[in-house]
Amino acid sequence: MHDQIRLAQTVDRFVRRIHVSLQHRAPEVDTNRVGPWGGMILFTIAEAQPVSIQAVTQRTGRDKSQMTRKLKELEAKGLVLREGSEMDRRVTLLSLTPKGQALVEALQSILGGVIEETLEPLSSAEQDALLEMLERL
Amino acid sequence: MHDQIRLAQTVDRFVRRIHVSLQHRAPEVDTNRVGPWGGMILFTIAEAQPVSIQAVTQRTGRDKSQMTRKLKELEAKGLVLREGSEMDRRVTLLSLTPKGQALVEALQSILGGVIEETLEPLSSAEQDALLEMLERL
DNA sequence: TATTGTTATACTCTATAACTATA
DNA sequence: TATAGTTATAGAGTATAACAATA
Repeated sequence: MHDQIRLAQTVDRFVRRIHVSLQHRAPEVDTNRVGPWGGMILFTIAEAQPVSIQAVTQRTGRDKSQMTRKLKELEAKGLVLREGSEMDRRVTLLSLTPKGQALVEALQSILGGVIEETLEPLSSAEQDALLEMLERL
Repeated sequence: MHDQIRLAQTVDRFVRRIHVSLQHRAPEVDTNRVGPWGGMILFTIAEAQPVSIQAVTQRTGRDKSQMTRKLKELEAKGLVLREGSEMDRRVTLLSLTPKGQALVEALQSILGGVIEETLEPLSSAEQDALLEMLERL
């Protein structure tokens, strides 16, 4: 079996484990039921708000049509604010409401804990190396 | 932003990129349209055939009810064979048909290529280290 | 009583293409 | 002509619980 295939399988399993762990813990906090993918969007907005829909779409690597729908949901739940850009009137800028900000922090704390546990078999230096490598990809 | 969150985002993006690349190249080979998840099941069977449904479910980290449906599809397409175990009559053993085997090899070659490209920014030693770390998790 | 596998159902996420509006 | 965003629709993947057969 090629190394590349093993890598694909281990990464898939890794993601899966995190996903399942989150599913068990996130509900306590995620009362709005944004889901893991909704969480990812909120994180991405939090990083660089105000940010255009286009930028969030690119950073998360998803499709813009999905973004529209999910954002509509996040907006309806009072987590995200849209406002038109004055520079380019095609652009919509996104930012978090205080409620959205609080949710991001709560979700990050849970996700952080899950990742920390999952990475436990690695030394701290290895964890740093892993992150550095992934960021280079 | 915590390192853990950055890790989650980079891993998510990494998986996403591979997924998208595959989607563009796999159709040439995946005439049965098993999809990435169907491919993962086939790979897992290929590794250890004949293998019980339960074992494949565990190794892929998915749910058994999903397995049932996907296996039914793979069987209908003539890629997978089921046969009852003689040791334990609750157990169903899975193996690949020649057609399934050929598909696995074709898909692996494509996936291998995609992963290789994606990992290009890393040195060969780093790639080995990455795989080794992931396997330890 | 526990385990293997199946069925049913509802839900989330994804892909594609056609569309509007601004630039 | 190109880009930002929306809409519509179909399909793939997932979670949950209830169930039958075997151990």
